[in-house]
Amino acid sequence: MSISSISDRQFEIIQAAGKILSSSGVSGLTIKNLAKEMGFAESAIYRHFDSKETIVVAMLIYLADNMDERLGKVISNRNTPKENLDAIFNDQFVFFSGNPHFVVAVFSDGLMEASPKINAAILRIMQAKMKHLMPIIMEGQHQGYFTNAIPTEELMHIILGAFRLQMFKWRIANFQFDIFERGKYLMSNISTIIQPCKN
Amino acid sequence: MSISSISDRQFEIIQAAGKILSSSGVSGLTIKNLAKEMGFAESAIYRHFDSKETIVVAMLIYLADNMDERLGKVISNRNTPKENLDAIFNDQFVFFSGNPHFVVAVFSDGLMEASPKINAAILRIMQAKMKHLMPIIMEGQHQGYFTNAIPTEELMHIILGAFRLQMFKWRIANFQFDIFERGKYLMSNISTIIQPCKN
DNA sequence: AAAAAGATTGTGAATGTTCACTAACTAAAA
DNA sequence: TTTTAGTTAGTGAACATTCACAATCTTTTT
Repeated sequence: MSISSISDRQFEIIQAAGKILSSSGVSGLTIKNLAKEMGFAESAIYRHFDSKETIVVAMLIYLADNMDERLGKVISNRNTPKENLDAIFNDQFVFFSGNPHFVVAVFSDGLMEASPKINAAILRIMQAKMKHLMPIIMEGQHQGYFTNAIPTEELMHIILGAFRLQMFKWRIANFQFDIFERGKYLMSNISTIIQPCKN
Repeated sequence: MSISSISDRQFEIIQAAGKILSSSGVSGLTIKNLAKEMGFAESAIYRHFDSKETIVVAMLIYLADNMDERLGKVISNRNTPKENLDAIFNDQFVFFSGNPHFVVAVFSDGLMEASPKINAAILRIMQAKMKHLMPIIMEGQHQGYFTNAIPTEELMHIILGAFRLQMFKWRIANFQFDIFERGKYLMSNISTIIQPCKN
């Protein structure tokens, strides 16, 4: 379930898999390419993983654990909900900025189709993010920082949708623009729009 | 470029391709499955299309033309921007409700990886939609129906992001809920949130 | 109107390529 | 000496695509 049980070589392999994902997409992620990237013969990969599926799942579990941990650290109840929301997305943009391959992994349905286990792993990542996001938005609504005009889930849907679309645009632009700067700008606009009206 | 040059059989084939896409995803769309769906031998497919790629491209061009036409009809300058925005999304939800396979085609990066031509075709669909959306949002901002607190592009980004995420959720739920009802609800919440504050 | 010629649209078998994965072997480390 | 981590050389299955051929429909010629 967690990362603890992963060897150094296994970690190298899932990183190589990530590198391939970001450069060649899901269809480029083959055992052959993975072995080439590692400087191995293909069969050597199977010394470390039972199947291609377990490689992808290991990668996604690593991401989920990592994200969960980072988001937990970044949120503080000394901050206002607004600051926490900013912190979450700042963290996300910094992370994906340094690990663009995970964008392909998470926001790719090519992977999701591959197997039910992979599907489940991707959904868990989404849920991990929502787990952290939800209470902050709710708190922000209660304290009057965010609008109460629509339900919490809907506010989250709109925020997440804007985030995902931004990631999509970054990906089809081949990661060519600065997602961190663009992300800051997006967040400022989202902040503006979810502000309650002062009547 | 346009649909005019498509034969009846070609139309049947792209419809069969769509059916397969919605039931089995991008990875299920093989010539073998396509031939089975048509009641053909595999080779017969090649009487009507040069390659698998041209089938997908034909399908996307059909969708782009169709969407462009429908959106053009649905928008009227007798309506308020709010009504037009509603009309656009109403139309989209009705259409995708009756043609769920196009959701897979358009919102799938599995397809986008396949070839530059397919990639370009999908981007054209997105641009067609934005072409209709942009002036309405802009008009709404000028007339004070939508908030001026953030730029038009950003408002569009947020609206499109929410729409796309809704489609994604519908797809991973295997089209099991009523996207039309859910879409109406989403639109009412978006309307609420893009309203300008009355100070 | 009948026959010949040609085009259209299908079939079945086969092509070469790529894929994930496996078996048997080998060298070095523990 | 046994375990570990790599190699070479395969496997069968799936894939898009092609080819020689046949039946049917359409057009042209007689």
